[in-house]
Amino acid sequence: MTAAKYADVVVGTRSDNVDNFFTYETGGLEGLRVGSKVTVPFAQERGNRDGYVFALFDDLPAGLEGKRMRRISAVDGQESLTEDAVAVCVWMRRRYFCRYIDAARCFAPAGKKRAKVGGESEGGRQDAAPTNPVENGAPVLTQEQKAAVGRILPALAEGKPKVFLLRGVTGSGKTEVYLTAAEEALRRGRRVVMLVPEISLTHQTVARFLARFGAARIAVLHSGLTLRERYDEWVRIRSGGADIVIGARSAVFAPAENLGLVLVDEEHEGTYKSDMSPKYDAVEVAVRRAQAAGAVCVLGSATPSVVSSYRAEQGYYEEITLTKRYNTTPLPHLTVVDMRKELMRGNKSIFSEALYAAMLDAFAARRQVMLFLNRRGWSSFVSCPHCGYVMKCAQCNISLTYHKAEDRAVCHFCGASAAVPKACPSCGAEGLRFFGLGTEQVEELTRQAFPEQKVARLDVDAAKPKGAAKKILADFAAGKTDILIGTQMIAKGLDFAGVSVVGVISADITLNIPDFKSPERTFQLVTQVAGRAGRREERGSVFVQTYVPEHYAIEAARHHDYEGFYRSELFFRETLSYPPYTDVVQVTTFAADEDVCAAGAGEVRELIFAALGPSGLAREAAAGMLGPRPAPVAKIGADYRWHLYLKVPTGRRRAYEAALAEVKRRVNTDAGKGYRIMLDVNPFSLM
DNA sequence: AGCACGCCGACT
DNA sequence: GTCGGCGTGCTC
Repeated sequence: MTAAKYADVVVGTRSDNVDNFFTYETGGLEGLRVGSKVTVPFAQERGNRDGYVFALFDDLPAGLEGKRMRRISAVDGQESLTEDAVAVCVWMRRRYFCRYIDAARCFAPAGKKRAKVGGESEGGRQDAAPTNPVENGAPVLTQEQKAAVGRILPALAEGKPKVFLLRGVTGSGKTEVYLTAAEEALRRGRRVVMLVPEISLTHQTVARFLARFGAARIAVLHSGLTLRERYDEWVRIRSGGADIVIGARSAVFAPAENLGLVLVDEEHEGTYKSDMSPKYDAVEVAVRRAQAAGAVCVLGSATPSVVSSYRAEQGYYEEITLTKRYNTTPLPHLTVVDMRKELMRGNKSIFSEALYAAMLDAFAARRQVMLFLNRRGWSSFVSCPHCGYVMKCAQCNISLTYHKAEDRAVCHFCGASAAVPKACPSCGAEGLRFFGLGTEQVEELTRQAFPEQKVARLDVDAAKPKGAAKKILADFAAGKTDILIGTQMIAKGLDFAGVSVVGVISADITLNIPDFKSPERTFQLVTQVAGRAGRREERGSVFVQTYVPEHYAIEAARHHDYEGFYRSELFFRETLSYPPYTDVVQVTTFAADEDVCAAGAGEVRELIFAALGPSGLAREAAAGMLGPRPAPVAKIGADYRWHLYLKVPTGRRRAYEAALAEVKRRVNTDAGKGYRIMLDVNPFSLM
């Protein structure tokens, strides 16, 4: 019997207008709890609607006495949310400008309910990964690992929420710390959720969890699951059939009851940001969820995001650092090559003398080489040498990348492509030329420079055929290829024993993207790439080629100096009012009519000022506003889109949140306006 | 007075 | 989103 007489229910509707609690009588329904999925009568409708219980209570609050009170029809015990999820939903609604029900649906099972198929979880792929030596069945921890564990375990014992930022250089043994913490959480009867950037690139980590805890109690949520399997796994986790859940960002919503530990591996990764509405950041959600569940959260990375480090510095997170590589292999020797000097010396190839020589040495010693370039395709732009015309995407106004394999110029933003014309559309001169490097071209030039070596390339294009990526990686791991060329796809988490030389063909590509996160991404990428070299007994060497060797992101990466990078970057973020000092809110206005869209974006700007009130906030908002301007992909489907960016100082978050939520509600529920808006807090990119 | 139409606002 | 209520204004 449910003791409480009334329940606040979030009812599943589609309208932005319906986003509040509706109070129902419980009627003493069996098994009703906060989080319960229920069906309720609603408005004048015949059928029932689904909803979730967000609160239970006995005393009717003021304002509801006279109202007609209806009764919950039924409870669905199987699909109820955990109680901590409900608290997170309330927070998500405010943070991401979504409705209660949208947040609740993040936690709800995906896929369809059907008879159980008895699907077993994927078995352990036993890739060799660096592990601690085992003595008497227990792994031997290093001093640093012991110290880290020594701070995390007491927090688990305390049972109060706490966030750790675990900064550990590549190979310092973060995974062993995760494993030990997970063991302790399980020992205390609590469950574990571990987030990884991409399950397909994390086999080694997953394998170690499977090896340590056995497959039976682990749920690995990967993209290969069918909707039905997904549903079955959800139910299994919900009913306590799994103690450990491992998955990509959406696993943060896993229905693990009695959650005691949330691990976020490679917390700096951009993949934690959702690209679908609600556009949540799984790292933020993980922290909130841990807080709601009284759990410990560990954010791990070799190069934590500037935002997370700042939180640690402010005392919100406790920072733990692992500075020593596990097997005492020194960090690779990192050489920054000034490509301006190479050019002056008459070297026009993509290989600096130093990198070329190191590659020859590596092959002589029967070692392998990895080459990075963060741009796929053949060339970065197609241009007319006579008049300077550059082929651009008609929609996005971005220069097109030439892909030799398809012989087309492709927009990497929207995917549209065009044939390269014989004559320049601007001046009519024949012979458009290809400028800038892409991985396709690096591949060809590498084959020419090293005709004796076997060369493979792995990027989104090469990975397209089913199973191709796996084969390319397997061949490289088996030593069937000598040189692996790729985009950042091959920078993450992959560990090849035979690699002694890593070359970054041009670090400038990421650096030159006009986004405030470019230096951070460059530092992370170079550091990560460096970690690919010499992870075993020998010291590897890394060559970073650039035209701006003096840039602080490159300088810091060269010295493996996270602190130095963080300090410099923080200074710029503060000067320019970017995160962590602000949240950047992207406001997208969209409408079927181009003029309505443009006018709407302007109106939204004014509505925001009005909603912020007559205080100084509106003035401050005006100073921190970029746009409105047409979005890079100005039209998606039938809708035109305009962007507007607002920098929200962290201290004024609440006031802005209220104002923006009000503007969103007003605009999106007024059909007469002819346009709608969408809000994205700290979007992945400002494009 | 009777009725069609469209907008407004509530939905517990 | 969806439906009923109700105000407006036209017609008999």
